[in-house]
This record gives sequence, structure tokens and C-alpha cells, in this order.
Amino acid sequence: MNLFQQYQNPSLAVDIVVFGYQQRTLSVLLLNRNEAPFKDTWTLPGAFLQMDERFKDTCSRVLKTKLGMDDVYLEQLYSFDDLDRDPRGRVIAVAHYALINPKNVSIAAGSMANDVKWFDVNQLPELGFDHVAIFIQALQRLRSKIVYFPIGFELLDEIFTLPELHDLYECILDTTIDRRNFRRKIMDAQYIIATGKKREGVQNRQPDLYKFNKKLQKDNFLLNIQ
Amino acid sequence: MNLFQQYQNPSLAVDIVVFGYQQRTLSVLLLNRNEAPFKDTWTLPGAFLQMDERFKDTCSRVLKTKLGMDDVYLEQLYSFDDLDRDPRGRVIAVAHYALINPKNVSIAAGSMANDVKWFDVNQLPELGFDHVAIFIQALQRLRSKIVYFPIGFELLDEIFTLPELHDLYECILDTTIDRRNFRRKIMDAQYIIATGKKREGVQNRQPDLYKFNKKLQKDNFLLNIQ
DNA sequence: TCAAAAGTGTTTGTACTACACCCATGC
DNA sequence: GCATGGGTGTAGTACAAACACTTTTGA
Repeated sequence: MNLFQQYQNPSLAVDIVVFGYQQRTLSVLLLNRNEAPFKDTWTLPGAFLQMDERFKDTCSRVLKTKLGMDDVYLEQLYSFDDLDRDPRGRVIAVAHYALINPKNVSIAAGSMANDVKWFDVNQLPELGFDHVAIFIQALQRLRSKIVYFPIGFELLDEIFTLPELHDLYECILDTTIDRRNFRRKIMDAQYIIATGKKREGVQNRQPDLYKFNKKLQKDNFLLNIQ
Repeated sequence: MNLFQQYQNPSLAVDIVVFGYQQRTLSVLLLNRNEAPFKDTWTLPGAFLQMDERFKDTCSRVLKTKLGMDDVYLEQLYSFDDLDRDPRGRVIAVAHYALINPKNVSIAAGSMANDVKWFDVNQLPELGFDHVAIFIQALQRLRSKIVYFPIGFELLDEIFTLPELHDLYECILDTTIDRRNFRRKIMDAQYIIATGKKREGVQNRQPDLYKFNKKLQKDNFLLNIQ
């Protein structure tokens, strides 16, 4: 036997905090488990790592299976290693968060879940395992990241209005941001590009439509919201 | 057999980027391996996780064994999961970084190493495994963290002068920082407390001695260096 | 013509930058 | 007394915050 294999190893899993933005609300996708442990309890989606997988592969597998979603913005967050975080034994979770546009996915409870649902981040149910801690850290990371890196687009449609982007930032940061200053900062940073079109079929004045500036210098970018 | 254990699991290790500051230089501690793989090559210190250990326990064990050091500032960085990052098999590394004051430790090559040495971060030798990537990320993290969180003290003596703190920041950030503006920012932030004493036995004017303000509000702290 | 939301510009204040002089100590 | 590094203060500038009016659309 290889010296290398005489060690017993913890199980390795990924857990994913999937953020979505819809109806002017930041939401998280949760699964209601239909198996012990934490049967009938809401948890983050996750899966065990297979030997030939990298973390992102495992995440993609989960997102594909449970959300029918490819090509998702995904970032590694932190690894959680409490000795008793999983009643089944020693499991280490490498937490990730994902940003998706709920419009582009059709969620379906798989064989492992009673139900899959979006929850407003401000109205979460009780969560199983240590998933509250993971969620809190994910939200913190999203909040700190969105002011120095253009990731907001991952949550919006390809084409969007400036008031929509503004509302997204207010939702995520949970503050009010001055409309006019926000607009100036976004425009100065060349964050977005005018399409020359306007959104039609709205109640009031038709807002301009923009798209993300993909040539944006992503490093050295700072939004500096109030 | 438990369904749970039918999966094969990768090995889990921690690797630690140990930063030290001495002779006006930011350094990293490296081990020269005396065993394959990467025999006679410099690498970061690390160890395999034992089943009853948390990451920090494993790190402490390494730091204690190889540095005779307890009570070190330690932070989890990122988990590295390349399939072939270790020629012995599938090993996932949970990278950490540590900040220590080299004065307080006596490094000694253990049975696993030919040698243990400090290297200027700007003059690293070739590193084994994927340790260059880990190092780069650690340095980035240190640089971004030091401007919004008071961790510089971990690298200095209990009592230090403002020019010393200033030089530390210049070393870590690899820039020049205006002396007078730096002083004002540090003082305004109530970052440090005057001891009323001066350093003696120096060539020129005796600089004031300070200590860290432990009551500092660590959240909501921003230094904003140029 | 009115209500509701979108677009635009100006003033004010604060905080960062840049910069120069005096002070203490050892040789 | 001179060289070297340490301590202090100020003026200018740039950017963020605060704020009000006009425009467009549907009802």
C-alpha cells in the first residue's frame, strides 16, 4: 500500500449559494430535502466531489441537473470544516456562489428534493447543516465584490435599463443610492453601452436600454457607492 | 457499508504561505524537500489533514513543528484542486497564509526538509507543486487586506515606530507612500496609541514608540493609501 | 392635463494629494 | 555644526454627496 493512501480522508462536497434577481428582489435557491439528514428541511444545493472532478465540475453538474443551466457565473467562496457539520460523518464543504438570471432557468425538484424554491434573502426559512453560515458569507462576498467588479450583469437580462441596474444595486447592498450619482458613476466607468433603443410598453417615460460593456477593464475598477 | 463511504475521496492537505517582515523586507518561509516528489526543490510548508483535525489545527501543527510557533495570525485563502497538482495522486490543498514576526520564532529543518529559509518575496526560487499560484494569491490577499483591516501588527514587534509601520506598508504594497499623509491617516483612524516613549540608540532623532490600538473598531476601517 | 417615472446638471463640502520647514540626535 | 532621519502643518484640487427641474409616456 502506498504510504499516501494509509490516511483516511474526509468526504468532500460542494455547496452552492445560487443568487437570482427577480421582481426587484434578490433571492436564493433552496432545496427541501426528502432524505435524512435534515429531511423536510431547506438546504443549499450541493453534491459530493467525484475523484475525477474539479470543484467547478461538481458545481456545474449540480447546476445542470437541478437547474438545467449551463454557463453560470461561479466563484469559490470558502471551505467549511466543522467536525460535526454533517451528522453522517466528516464532510468538508467547499462553498461556492453562483449568479444566474432566473428567467433563463427552469428549476425542477430532482429525486433528492421535495421541492426547489426561490427565497427572498431577507426571508429565509431555517436551513439545515451549517448552511446559514455559508449563506451569510456568500451574501457578504457578493456585496463587497459588486462594488469593485462588474458582476451585476450576470443577474440581469442581456439588455436592461439603468433604473433596473440601480434597483439591483440597492437590493444587493440593502441601501438607497442616489439615482443621479449612480448614473454618473456607471457612465463614467464605461460600465454600460447605450443601445439607442428604449423599453416600450411601460406606464411612463420609456427608459433607455443598455448592454454591458464587455471590453471594460475589469481590473482597476471601483464603483464607490456612497 | 454506509452509502456514505462508498465514494473514494481525494486527499486533503493544507499549504501555508508564511509571511514575515525583517530587515525592511517582506519574506516568505520555504522548505527544501528531501523526499520525492520535488526532492531538493523549495515548497511551501504543508501537511495532510487528519480526520479529527480542522484546517486551523493542521496549520497549527505545521507551524508548531516547523517553527516552534503558537498563536499565529492565520487565514484561509482558497482551495486548489487541479487534478494533477500532486504527482502522488489526487490531493486538494486548502491554502492558508500566516503572518508572523520572525524574531519570535526559531525555524529548524525537520525530518522532512533539507533546509528551511526565508526568501524575499521579490526573489523567490522555483517552487514545487502549484505553489507559485498559491503564493501569488496569498500576496494579493495580503495586499488587499492590509488596507482595510489592521493586520500589519502581526508582523511587527509589540512596540514599534511610525516609520517602521510606514516602511512595512511600502514593502507589502510595493509602492512609495507619502510619509506625512500616511501618518495622518494612521492617526485619524486611531490605528495606534502613543506610548510616550522614544526609541533610543538610533543614529538620528529618536522616533516615538507606539503600540497597536486593540480597541480599534476593526470593521468599517479603511486606510485608503494613495 | 395629470401622475409617475426617467433623464440631466450644478453647487457644496470633504478628503486626499502634494509639498516645505523645523527638530533632535550622533558623529 | 552638519548630515540624517523624524515630526508637523497648509494650500490646492478632485471627487463624491446633496439636491431640483425638465421630459416623456399612459391613462
